[in-house]
Parts: sequence; structure tokens; C-alpha cells
Amino acid sequence: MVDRTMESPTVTEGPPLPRSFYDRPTLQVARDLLGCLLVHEPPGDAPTAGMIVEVEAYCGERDLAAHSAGGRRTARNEVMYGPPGHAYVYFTYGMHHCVNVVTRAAGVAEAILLRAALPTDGIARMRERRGLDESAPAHRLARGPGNLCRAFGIDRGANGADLVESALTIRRGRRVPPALVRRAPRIGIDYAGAYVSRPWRFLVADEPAVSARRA
DNA sequence: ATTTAGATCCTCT
DNA sequence: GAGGATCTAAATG
Repeated sequence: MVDRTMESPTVTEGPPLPRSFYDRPTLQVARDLLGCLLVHEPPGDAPTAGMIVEVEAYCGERDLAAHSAGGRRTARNEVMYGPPGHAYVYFTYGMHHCVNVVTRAAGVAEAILLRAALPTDGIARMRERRGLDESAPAHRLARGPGNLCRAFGIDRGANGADLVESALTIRRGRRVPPALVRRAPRIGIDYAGAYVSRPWRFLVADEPAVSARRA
């Protein structure tokens, strides 16, 4: 019997998702990421893990909200153009890191932003990184893309990391039934014209770890 | 409940 | 030089 009350790591919940998982239509991958387990095991640091509960799909060069919009290929978004199953990490607003999962074959610049997770392991370490005390509930620690990165200790050092085989992986977690999946427009992309209202944000209904604007 | 301002720096024009 | 796939606290209705 596993004792979860002491935050014992459950990082061994199955192997990382195979690369083929990421080499599928991006909206399908986005939906399927809900319920999966994000695991970070930095060398010499405590492992952390949590269940993904909110994501946003960014669908390639046609998507005016994506960093790859219009085919702008730069040093920053280079990883988006690479093979599937890698992490695209960028820094924004002078403060926050955001982590994405790259989908589709090399040359196709699509990715999924991880917006929120419900921490399951390493919760004490996440509180430390967030600068919060014991009173902070787990569901607040990785709510919002910037907070998620901070709680998990993800920064640009993880840019390009192979999610199939590195310190940063995604594993099979809990199956989220279709009735609990909500779709909504993406956050903070007012500049994206016709793409502003695309329902490419996926989240788990009634999940307190989901960021501010619920569906 | 909703709005506002401020922190703060990398990236691209 | 401008603006951004953000977050929080504080002010306001």
C-alpha cells in the first residue's frame, strides 16, 4: 500500500508517453494531455509531478496567435519547427516562463501550452519555489502557465528537452471522461484577429487547479 | 466580482 | 524601442 500522505514520489507511474503520441493532430493531442502526468526530475533536486488540467493548442503558421504565425521562424521558436515530443520553453512579460509540448512532424510548427496542473508529488518543494507557506493549497501552486513553470522548476534550461527521454517527461495519468472536458477561447491573444475566438483551450470542468477564467 | 497597475526582460523590427 | 501565449495585490463597484 502506497502512503501518499507523506508525499512519497509516485514518479514511477508508467513510462513516458511515446513519441507517436505527439505526432498526431494537435487538437487531439491537446485534449488527450488532460489527465496526463507532468514529471520533472532535475538532477540533485526533488522530483515534482502533477496532473495536467488545462492546455492551449497553437496550430502552426496559419494560427495568428502562435509564435510561428505567418511562418516566422526565429531562434526563439526554433524548437516548434523540430520533431514532436520536445519542450518549447520561452520567457515572457519580463517575469514568466511558459512550457509547451511540440506536436507534429519536423517542419510543422505546432505546439501546446501547458497552462495548469494539479500537483501530486513534491508539493513541499513546489511551495518553496513559489515562496508560499504550508497554508497554500496544492491546487494553487501550478495554476496558470507562469506559475506552473515556477512550481515545477522549469526554465529555459529545459528548452528543447526530449519529453520521451529526459528529466522532463509526460506520463499516462488519469483518464478524463469526455463529459468533463470543456473547450474555450485562448487567453491573452487579443492580437490574433480571426483566431481570437477559436476554442483551442482545453480544461477539466470543476477543477480548482484550472487558471482564473473558467469555462 | 471586476478592474487596474506594476513588476520586468527577452525577442524581434 | 516596443510589446508580449502573465500574475498578483490593491482599489473600486
